[in-house]
Amino acid sequence: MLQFNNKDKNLLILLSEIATIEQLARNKLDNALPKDLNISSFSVLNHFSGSRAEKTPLQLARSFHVTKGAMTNTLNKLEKQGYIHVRPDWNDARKKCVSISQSGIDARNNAMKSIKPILDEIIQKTNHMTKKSLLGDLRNFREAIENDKV
Amino acid sequence: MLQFNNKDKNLLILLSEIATIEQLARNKLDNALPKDLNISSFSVLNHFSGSRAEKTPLQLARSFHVTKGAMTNTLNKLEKQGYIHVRPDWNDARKKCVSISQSGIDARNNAMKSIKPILDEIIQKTNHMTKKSLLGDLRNFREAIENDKV
DNA sequence: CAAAAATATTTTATCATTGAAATATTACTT
DNA sequence: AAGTAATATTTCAATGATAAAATATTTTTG
Repeated sequence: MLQFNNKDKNLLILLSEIATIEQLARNKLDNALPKDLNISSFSVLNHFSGSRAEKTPLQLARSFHVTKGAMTNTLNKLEKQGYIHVRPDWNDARKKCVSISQSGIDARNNAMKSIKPILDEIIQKTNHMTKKSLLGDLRNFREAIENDKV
Repeated sequence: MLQFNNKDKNLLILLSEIATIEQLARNKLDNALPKDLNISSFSVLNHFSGSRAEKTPLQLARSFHVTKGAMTNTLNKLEKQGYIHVRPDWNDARKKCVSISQSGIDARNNAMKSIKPILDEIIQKTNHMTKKSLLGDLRNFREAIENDKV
């Protein structure tokens, strides 16, 4: 058992802490969201709330670090619900262009309203923490993981 | 759009950062682990590496914030593989007692060996970060989420 | 002490994800 | 220009998780 040092063990602990938080947060949000919108769908809609610029399915899959098949699935549902517009890319028939619709914006805002109590509760309970440095650290950490092609 | 403040938005960003890291780390580790051991199974084995004390399935489910059904599933696989011992609780026939076996310990150590390169690479790439404060912050954050019964 | 409530585990149906293969289109190479 | 490689999307089978119901046992209650 001496082939593993404390750094390895601590990193595993850190990763498991992250996994736990992810699971807790996912369950909380999933339960609070309107039932026609799961986290994946909501995340895509929310992604478009900053900039409504069109994105291809592949770009979206990469943004969310999800497989292309998973994104196809999510986008199909969102399109059936009328929450996004999907059109061919006239310059490249392999591609599609995805954008949010007005009812998608409404659905996103409505979803935000339904999860707001949860967000506010977390904010209140973590008031003493410097969430700004936490976010910065997590971003650095994520970049360290995602930039290597092992 | 004025019903949401910056704190809400920043919290969502933070949660999505956590979800991204979780997904990246899970995929990396899953691919590196021996193919008879997924992350869930490995986590359970690893859990017993600190203390070999017996735990009930429910205790394990709660530790990992996973449903009881999911834990039943994981434990069934581990038992078939011979990596854990499962016995009835003689004082309460509803319960079972789970512990790790010697071959479970071996499997865990072997798994650790196979993911060590990934762990070390992450450690090296995040050398500049104070992972100690990150872990502390994440623990606080997790406790804030898990202690409320919304 | 019997009935009801609580607890522990398993089972079942459903769902979202993955990896890999299939399909279609475009870019590169010679 | 033809053939090959690269790119974008979809499909498919397998997997692992969830919520809720089913089963069995123990504890509480009236």
